[in-house]
Amino acid sequence: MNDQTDLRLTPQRMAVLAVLAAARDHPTAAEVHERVRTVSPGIGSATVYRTLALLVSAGRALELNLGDGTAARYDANTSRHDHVVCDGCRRAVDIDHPVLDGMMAQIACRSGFAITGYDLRFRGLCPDCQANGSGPARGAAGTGQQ
Amino acid sequence: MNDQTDLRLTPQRMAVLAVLAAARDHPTAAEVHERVRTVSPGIGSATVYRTLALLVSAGRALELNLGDGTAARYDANTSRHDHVVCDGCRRAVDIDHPVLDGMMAQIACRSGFAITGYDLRFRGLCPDCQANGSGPARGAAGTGQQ
DNA sequence: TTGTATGCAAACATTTTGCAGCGTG
DNA sequence: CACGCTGCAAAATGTTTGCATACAA
Repeated sequence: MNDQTDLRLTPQRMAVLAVLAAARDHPTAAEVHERVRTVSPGIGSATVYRTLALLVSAGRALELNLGDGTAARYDANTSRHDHVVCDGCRRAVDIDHPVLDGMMAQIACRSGFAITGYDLRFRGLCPDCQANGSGPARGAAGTGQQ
Repeated sequence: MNDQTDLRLTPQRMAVLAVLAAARDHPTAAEVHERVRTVSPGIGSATVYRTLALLVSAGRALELNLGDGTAARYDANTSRHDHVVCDGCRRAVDIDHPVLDGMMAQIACRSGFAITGYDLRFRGLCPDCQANGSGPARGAAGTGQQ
């Protein structure tokens, strides 16, 4: 719950942070674990989960759900941005943000909520999957609203 | 995978659909099960899950993830709309949609994706939680991006 | 030494699957 | 009779927790 607080950087935590910073995809906790293991072979999954939660609450990482009900993913890009998720290969690409701030005020006014932020995710087919003509993989149809 | 197809309406399925239609909140599968049980006492959770998946793929319900990594929620309002989620009580309120369609074209152009849709979720505090001064409950801080 | 971090394994929660039985066309 | 739907229980996932040990200040 501390924010931007300095946290103790143990070897394991540094390794997790490094993996996250080096990743240009959006790895799940299990993938982070797998990658960290190559550097810090003995690390346990609980440590990875604990560390990821720590990084998230320290504002050093973002946790994302890609819409399918599967594992949470992590993103070292902590600046405000949104994602496009491919229905074919489940790949997520960062997009630099469109301006919804005016809309936030509008929604706040109409709903009575004090709006603090929003999460926006686009769905579609990436260029590769368009080329391969691969339809949505797995039970992706109809699923995935928010 | 069938869309808008007529599906066989067994008593259990009707019960699930009725519960969903009557709910003005966004119940989890477990909550749906609980409510359906009052009408159809012997129903098993597997049937509820199977039925919900069926309704979703038939376009008669929407599956939503509220951003916390917890259970999926279901919404009988199948028209395009978005949500505001309260960081305090986790309640989700429907909002009739803002127009992002122009933005979809823009994103499609810049990303190369064939955009088919988007999910938008606002975060904030509902009027009740603002009044109660209740801060975000549970580990909601920092979590919840998409 | 005192507190925190780690690793392991077990616990948990949610969802899916296997399978036998039932009901209906 | 054939087939799909149901209920139960077990499996599969993804994540968290308890606890003893290992570190570090």
